[in-house]
Amino acid sequence: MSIYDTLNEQQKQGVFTVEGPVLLLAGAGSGKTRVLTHRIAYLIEEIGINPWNIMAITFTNKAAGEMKERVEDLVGFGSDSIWVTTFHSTCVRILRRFIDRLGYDNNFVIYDTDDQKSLVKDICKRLNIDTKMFKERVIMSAISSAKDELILPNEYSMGTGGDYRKQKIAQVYQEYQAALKKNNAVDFDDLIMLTVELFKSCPDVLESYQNRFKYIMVDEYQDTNTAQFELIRLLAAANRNLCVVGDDDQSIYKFRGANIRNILDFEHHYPEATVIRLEQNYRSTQNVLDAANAVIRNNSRRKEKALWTDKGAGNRIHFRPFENAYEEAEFVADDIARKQREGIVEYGECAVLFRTNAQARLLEERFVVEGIPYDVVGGVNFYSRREIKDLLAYLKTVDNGRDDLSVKRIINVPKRGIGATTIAKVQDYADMHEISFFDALTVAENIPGLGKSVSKLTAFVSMIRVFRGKLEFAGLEALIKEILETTEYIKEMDAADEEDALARAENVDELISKIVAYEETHDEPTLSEFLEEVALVSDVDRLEDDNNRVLLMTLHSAKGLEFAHVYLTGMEDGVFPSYMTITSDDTGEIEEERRLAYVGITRAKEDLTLCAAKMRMIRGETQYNAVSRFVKEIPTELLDNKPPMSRQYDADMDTGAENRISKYNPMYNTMMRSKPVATVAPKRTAAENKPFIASGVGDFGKLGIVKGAGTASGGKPDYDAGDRVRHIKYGEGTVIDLEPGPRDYKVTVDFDDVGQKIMYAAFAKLKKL
DNA sequence: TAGTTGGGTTTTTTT
DNA sequence: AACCCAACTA
Repeated sequence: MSIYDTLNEQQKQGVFTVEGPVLLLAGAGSGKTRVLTHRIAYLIEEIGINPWNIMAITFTNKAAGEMKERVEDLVGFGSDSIWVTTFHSTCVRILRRFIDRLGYDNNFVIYDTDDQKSLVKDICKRLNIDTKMFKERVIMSAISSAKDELILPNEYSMGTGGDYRKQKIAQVYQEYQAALKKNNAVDFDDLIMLTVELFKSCPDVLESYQNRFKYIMVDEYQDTNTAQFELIRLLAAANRNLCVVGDDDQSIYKFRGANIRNILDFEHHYPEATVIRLEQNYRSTQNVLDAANAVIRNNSRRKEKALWTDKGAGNRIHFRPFENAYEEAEFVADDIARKQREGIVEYGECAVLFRTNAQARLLEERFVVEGIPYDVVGGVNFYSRREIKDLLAYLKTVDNGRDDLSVKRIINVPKRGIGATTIAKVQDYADMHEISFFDALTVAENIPGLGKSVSKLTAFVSMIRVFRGKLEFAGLEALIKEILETTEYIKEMDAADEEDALARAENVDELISKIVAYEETHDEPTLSEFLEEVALVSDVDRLEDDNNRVLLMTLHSAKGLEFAHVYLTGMEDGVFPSYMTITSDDTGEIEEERRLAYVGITRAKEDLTLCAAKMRMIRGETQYNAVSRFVKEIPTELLDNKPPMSRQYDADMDTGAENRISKYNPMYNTMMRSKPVATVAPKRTAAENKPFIASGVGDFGKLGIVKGAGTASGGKPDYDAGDRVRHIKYGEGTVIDLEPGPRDYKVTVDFDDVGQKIMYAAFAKLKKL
């Protein structure tokens, strides 16, 4: 009995074919991670390859972490020295050693999207480019695409032809790249592009990595862009032991440069490649698979696959249309609560998916009201929050004064009376003398026209110097605490008040915990390394699956995950597929959306529910949308409820786009001004909503346990009517009513800020004041 | 210089 | 609806 016995024939072939290029076409849920991990084990234990010679590349830290863990379980020791990382961290590691060959300092900083934007903005100002006509967004994405395609500024300039806009973008690109270098900074795209550049200009470096990485595996290959393709091609060129795993049907990242041709043309690039198809699905029921297959079949450019399962048909797909998005949210929350109550499924096995992050809000509100534990994945990245970015800017300034952007971000945060004019004068001086902004600050007394501001600037510089000393002699944790104390950052935050000051303070605490955790887990912790780790994490990375909460996330975030019960919400033309893709002339865009639908459907193991709302508020506009074409692509016999075909539901919006109600639509006047009763869904307060108990579910029965809340239910809370309490989200309020329910105490609270809410005591986690 | 207000603007997705 | 930015006021 060996670890390979449990694999099916195709999986075995994938594991045992270790020489030469291999294309593993792995359908959703076909066990590709199992193949990869077993393959690594096989290489080490059966072929005797040194773990040091193996590299496995993924896209997310989470995927890398999981793979590392699973490899560790399979091979006894030696797994530490396998490179299992993401593209971006691989490149950072390489560049940290060799980027000086390209004229950067090895302690470069990594710019995120915000940083890029302010840089582009600066440059536009300098070049007299009107950002009303040339939006930063557009310029940034043009630059990003160029980098994904390995087009350097010079080449870009040459390719502009007579196109005025392109010429302008080329100018900005040129300046932008120069500014990055001057700030000793790189952006996300640079990480890949510069590594390729390094390999091409320094054959000795490339060779050393080729000698090291004799066996290379790439996960989610359908998501690679041209630069990543080239990187892998170079690394694998010497040994050609390259195994790529992917599913062209799950390619959903075209917007960030993913080139689906990379996987479609693999056999063209590597004619000797072995192609293996993993078609047995171990995840979903036949009905779920049939639905997924029925949808994806409508795409033209794809490799035919026939996913099958030996699981039974399972439940039919539920389709639930609603009048508006409120009802949709209510249904999803009620349905999950019901299933949990009846012991059908636990919260942690449910996921609610949607196209855009904005859709989370309504669902979230409803989950709070009903006291269902949930987590929203994604949205604003932890490290993109203002307070975190501020503190990171302090850390970056302490670490590397060459990063002008960070210095400028914090020089007047909290307020020190250093204004725009002063900053401009310092910048002029820095430009003139070709020194960094921070270095200019250190000689502020030489800068003409600053007047009284000089003392403020020198005070700032000495503060940073004190911080540097602190770091050197007392470490990271001491540094961040010193920064917080000296700047009185928290106090300034409170002074600026807002109800989210508390949440921000919590974020700051979380950052401190991360710093402490980092220091504890590393033998030689450095500030630079910490900043680097922090720059490359996403929200999905920190997903923990042991806390039994319903997960709310976008379809993109859900890729690679699976859940027993899945709800796809907002299944409407104009929402999903999105309005942009419907109106685009590029038919490839709708195919990408369809792949996204395929990804969503195939997340479900047992049960899938599709929801649609006839009416929904988007960006402050009420829209009427037809049921998503993707729902209609599913054969009705797989559904328990037909998509409505009646004129009433479909007539005024069958094709969606031209019938949406908007200010730009000729229908706007008649439809909006006359305000048909149903058009404006009033924002309902919790108190107006039916209490959860009355939603027609009947007896809550005997299940006395509130799963996953972590709090025992049934006990009487320590507060009573009339008491003042605090809720983590709603703040302070007065308890109006506390009544025992069949399962748990139901508490009504009148919050000072948000009004009355009814919730279950076990979930509300109210603190008596 | 700092704080406020009003206007204009929102590809959806993220390493 | 929400956010960002520029212009304005104190």
